[in-house]
Amino acid sequence: MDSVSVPAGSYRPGYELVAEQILQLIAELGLRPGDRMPTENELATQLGSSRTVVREAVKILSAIGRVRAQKGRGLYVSDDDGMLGSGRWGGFFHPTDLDHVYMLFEFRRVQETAASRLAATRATPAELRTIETAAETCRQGHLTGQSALFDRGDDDFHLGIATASHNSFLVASVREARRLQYQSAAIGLHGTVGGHAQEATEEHAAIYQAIRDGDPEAAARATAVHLDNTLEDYRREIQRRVFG
Amino acid sequence: MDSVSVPAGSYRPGYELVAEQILQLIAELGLRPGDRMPTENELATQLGSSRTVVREAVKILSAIGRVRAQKGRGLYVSDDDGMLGSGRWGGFFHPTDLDHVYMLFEFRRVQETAASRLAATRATPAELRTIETAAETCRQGHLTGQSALFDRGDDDFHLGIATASHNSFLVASVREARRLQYQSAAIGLHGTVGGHAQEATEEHAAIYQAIRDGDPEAAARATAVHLDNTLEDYRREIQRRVFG
DNA sequence: CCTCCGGAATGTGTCGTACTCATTTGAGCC
DNA sequence: GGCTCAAATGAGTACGACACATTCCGGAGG
Repeated sequence: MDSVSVPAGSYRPGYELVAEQILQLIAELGLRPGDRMPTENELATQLGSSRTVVREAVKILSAIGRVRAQKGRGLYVSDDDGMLGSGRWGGFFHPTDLDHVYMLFEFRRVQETAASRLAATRATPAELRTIETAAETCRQGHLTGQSALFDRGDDDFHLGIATASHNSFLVASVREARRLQYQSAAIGLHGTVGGHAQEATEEHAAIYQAIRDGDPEAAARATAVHLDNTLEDYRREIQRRVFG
Repeated sequence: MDSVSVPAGSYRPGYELVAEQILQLIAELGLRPGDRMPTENELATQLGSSRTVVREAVKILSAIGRVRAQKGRGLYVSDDDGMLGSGRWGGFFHPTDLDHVYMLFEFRRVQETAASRLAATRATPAELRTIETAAETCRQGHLTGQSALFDRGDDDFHLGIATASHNSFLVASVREARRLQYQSAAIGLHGTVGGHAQEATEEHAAIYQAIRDGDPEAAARATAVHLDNTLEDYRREIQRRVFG
C-alpha cells in the first residue's frame, strides 16, 4: 500500500466510449468519406447518451480527422486514412484563410523540396517508375478533362517522391500536408481549378527528369517552382471566391 | 461549375479559437509537460468564454496529445507517456536503431534549418528574448552540471526558434520530432551525455546571433552544424552502449 | 505522536434546457 | 421559370445542477 500507483487511472470517460461507438456505427452503416452522418441528437438517443457527451466525442473525432462538423448543416464522415493516423493540425486549418494557406504551402515547400533533393540521390529504379507513371496518369487526367484522375496522379506523384526520399518522417509530413489540403478540396478548391493543370504537367515532368538525372539541386528548384505556381493558383481562386 | 457559393466555410467555431488560446496560455505561463493547468472554470473566465466551449476545446487538445484530463484531479499538460504508441510516428521508431536515429536527425535538419531561416527574417524582439534566455538557461545548466536544466533550456531554444518562424506547421513538426527524441532520453540517451554540452552552448550562441542579425543563410548553416554535431554525439553514445 | 477514519473541498464528467446563428427547404408571388 | 422570404433543420453557445473521483484536513483512538 505504500505509495500508490496504479488504481488511479482505472476509469474510462463516457465520451471516449461514445467516440468509439460512433466510429463503429459509421462502419456498420457503411458510410464513406463525404457521407452525411446522423445528427447529434440522433446519435445521443441511439447511443443512449446525452448530446453533451456526443458533442465532446465528435470533437475528438474531428481533431483526429475522422469527422467533420459544419454549422447549420450536419456531421460528415471525413477521410479515413488510418495509416499514420490522424490530423494533428486538423482543427486549426481553414482553407479560406489566406494566411493559413500561405503557411501550409510554405510548409509543403520545405518538406517537398527536401524530399526531392533526397530522392534525386536515393530513388530506386522501381520508385522512378512509380513516379513516372504517376506523372503520366496526371497528364492523361488533364488531357481528357478528368480532374479526379488528375488529382489521383498528383497524389501518387508527390507521395512517390516522398517515398523515394527513404525518410519515413518526411513521407508522413508530406502526407499530412496533403491531407490538410484536401480540406480545401472539400469546399470546392481543387488544385486543378485554374488553368494550372497544363503547367502542372510540364512542371511534373521537369521534377521527374531532375530526380531521374540524379541532380538534387535541380530537383529541389523544380519542386519549389511547382509549389509556388500551385500556391499562386490557389490564391487567385480564393480571391475570386471572396471578392468575385 | 456553379453551386458552391462563396465562403461556405468562412466561419470559425469558438472552441477552435479557445483551443488555440489555451495553447498560447500554456506557452505564456511557461508550463511544462506534466504541469497542472488552470481549471476549466478558470480557463472559461480568463478566456471570456463558457465552460462548455472550454471543455470542447480541451477535448480537441487531448485528442492531439497536448492536454490530459483526469477526473477529480484537473487538467495537465500532456507528458505524452500515454501516447507512445499512438503518436503518429511512435509505432515504428526505435531509438537504438541507428537507421532510425539518422532518419530522425535528417528530418530535424530539414525542419529546423527551415525554421531558423524563417526566424532570421521574422522573429520579433520578444521572441528573440525568449530564444536568448533559453540559450542562457542551457549554458547555466551546463556550467552547474544540471542536465535537467540544460535539457529544458535546449527544448525552449529549439521550440522558440520554431515559434519565431511564425509557421504553426513547422512548430508542430519540430515539436513532434523532439517528442520522438525524448523516447531516446527515456532509455537513457540524453543530448548532453557526451562532452557535447560545451560545444552545444557555443553552437546555440552562433545560431542565436545569426537569427538576431537577420542572416537567414548563416542561421540555417549554424543550425545544420549544430544538429550534425548532436547526431554525432548520439552515434558515439549508441555505439558505446552496443559494443562497450 | 502516529494512524486511521470520515467529511469537506475541489474539479472533471454528465445531463437537461434554452437559446443563437448558419444553412437549407419550400411555399407563395412575380 | 425564377425570385423572395419565412419556416425548419441542425450545429454552436451558455447556464445551472448534480454525479463521481480525488485530495485535503481535522478529529478520534491507540
